[in-house]
Amino acid sequence: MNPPAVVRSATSSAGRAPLTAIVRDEIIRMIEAGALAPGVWVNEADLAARLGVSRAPIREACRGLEQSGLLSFVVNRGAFVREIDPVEAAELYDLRSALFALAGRELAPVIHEKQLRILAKLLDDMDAAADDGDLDVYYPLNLLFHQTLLEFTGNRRLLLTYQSIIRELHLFRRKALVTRERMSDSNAEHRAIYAALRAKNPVAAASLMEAHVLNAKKRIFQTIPSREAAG
Amino acid sequence: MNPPAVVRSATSSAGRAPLTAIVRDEIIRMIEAGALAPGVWVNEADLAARLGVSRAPIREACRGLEQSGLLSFVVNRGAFVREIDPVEAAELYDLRSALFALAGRELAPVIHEKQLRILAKLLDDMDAAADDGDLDVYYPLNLLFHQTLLEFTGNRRLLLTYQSIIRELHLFRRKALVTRERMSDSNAEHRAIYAALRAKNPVAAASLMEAHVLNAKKRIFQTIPSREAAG
DNA sequence: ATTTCCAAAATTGTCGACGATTATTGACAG
DNA sequence: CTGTCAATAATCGTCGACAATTTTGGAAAT
Repeated sequence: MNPPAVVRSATSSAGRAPLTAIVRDEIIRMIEAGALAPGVWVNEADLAARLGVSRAPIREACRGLEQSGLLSFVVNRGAFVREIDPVEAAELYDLRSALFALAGRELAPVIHEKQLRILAKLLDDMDAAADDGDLDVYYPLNLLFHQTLLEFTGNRRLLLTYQSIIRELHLFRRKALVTRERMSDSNAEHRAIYAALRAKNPVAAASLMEAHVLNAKKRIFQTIPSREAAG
Repeated sequence: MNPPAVVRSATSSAGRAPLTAIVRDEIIRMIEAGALAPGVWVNEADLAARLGVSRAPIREACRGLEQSGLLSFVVNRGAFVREIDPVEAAELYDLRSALFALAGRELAPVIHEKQLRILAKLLDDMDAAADDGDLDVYYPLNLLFHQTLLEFTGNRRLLLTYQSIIRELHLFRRKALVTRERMSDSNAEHRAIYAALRAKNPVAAASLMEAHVLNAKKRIFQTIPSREAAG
C-alpha cells in the first residue's frame, strides 16, 4: 500500500487546512504549470490517489473551480479544464481593460513615494530583460508589475476579480509573437503609466492603462493562430 | 441509431439535472428571498433532509457559492451566508460602475431600434411606478432595466460578472431611503443614458452610466445606517 | 477494411457511516 | 446569582461503497 502523500502539513500547528483548499490550490498549480491543459479531462480517482485523499474533497474543489471559470462539468462525464475561445478571450480582455483602468483611476490620487520606487525598480528590470530579449524573465515581471498596481489600490475586491480574469485568460493558449521590440514597446507603455501615476493624474492613468490592455489584446489577435489546440 | 453529433441536447435524453445544480439554485433563491439572511449559518443536514438528498450535493453546491462570494466557510463550523461590510460594498459599487460604463461603451455603437423600444417601454413603466411612489414596482423594473442593457451588449462574460456583483451587493442590506423624488431622479438618469445610447454616443453613454452607479452608491451611503444588522 | 453490436471495464453521482471538532447542557463551587 | 468545567449532543470533514451511465475492446457482420 502506498503511504499517503505528504500533503496534510500545510499549516501544522493549529487545526490543519481543509483538504478541499489544498486540492484546489494543487489543481490551479497544475493548470498554470501546464500539467492540465485546456480541454483535458480531470480524472477524480486518479487525482484522489495521487494526493492521498478521497474523492469528496476533489469534487468540492472542482465545484469551486467550476464557479471561478477554470473547470466545466459535463453530466456523467466529469470535469474538464475549460477552453477559452477567441470570442470569450476578447470579452475577457475588455473586462480586464475596464478593471485596469479603474485601478489607475483609484491609485493615482493616493500612490506614494515608496510604491513608486518599487514600480520603478520593476520597470528597470523589465527593460533589462527586454534588452536581452529574455521572455522567461520579462513575462513574470510583467505579471508582477500589473498585479502590484492592483494591490497598491488597496481595493481587495478589484484585485480578486482581476486575478480571476487573468487566470481564465491564461486558458486562452494562443502564443503572441514576442519579439525584443514588442517587449520594449510594452515597457514603454508601462513607463507612460508610471509617469501618469507619479503625476497623480487619474484620468491619464486610467486612459493609458486601459489602452495598454487593449494593445495587448490587439497583439494577441494579430498573431497568426497556431495549429496546436487539437489533442 | 447514431444520432447526429449536434443534437446532444441536455434536456431529455440524458436523465435529470445533477442535484448539485438544483441545490445551488435553491440556496440562491433562499438568499434572495431572505430566508437565508447575511451571517446566517447554513445547516447542511437540515437542508439535505428538506431537499431529500444527501449532504454531498449540498456541500458541492456550497463550495461553488463560496467561490461566487455568497457563502463563506469556517473550518469545522460550516458555511455561512456572507456579510458585506461597508468597505467591501463600496468596492463592489466601484467595480459595478466600471462594468456598467464598459457596457455603455460597447452597446452604444451597435444598439438598434427594437432594443431601444424595449428600453423606452421600461422607462415609461418606471416613471409610472415613480409617480405612484410604488417601490415594489419600481425596484424590479430598475433591476431589469440594468440587466437588459448588459444583455444587449452581447458580451456574455460581462453580463455574468455584472450579475455576480449584483448578487453579492444584495448581501449589503442597508436600505436606502427611497422617496418618490429619488425614484424620479434615478429614472431621469436612465433617460439620459437612453438618449446617449439612441445617439450612439459611446463616450457619453459610458460616462452617464458610470455616474449613475456612483450616484446610487452615494445614495446608499448617505442613508443613515439602521440598527437592524445585529442578530 | 469498415461498421455494428454487445459485454466488460471504468467513471460519475450520490449515499450512509465514522472519527474529530465544536456547541450545549447541567452539575457544582464560589 | 454567577462562573467553571465535565459530560453530552450536534455538526463537520472525510471516507468507502454502490447503482447508473459512459467508455472501451473486440467479435460478428457487411
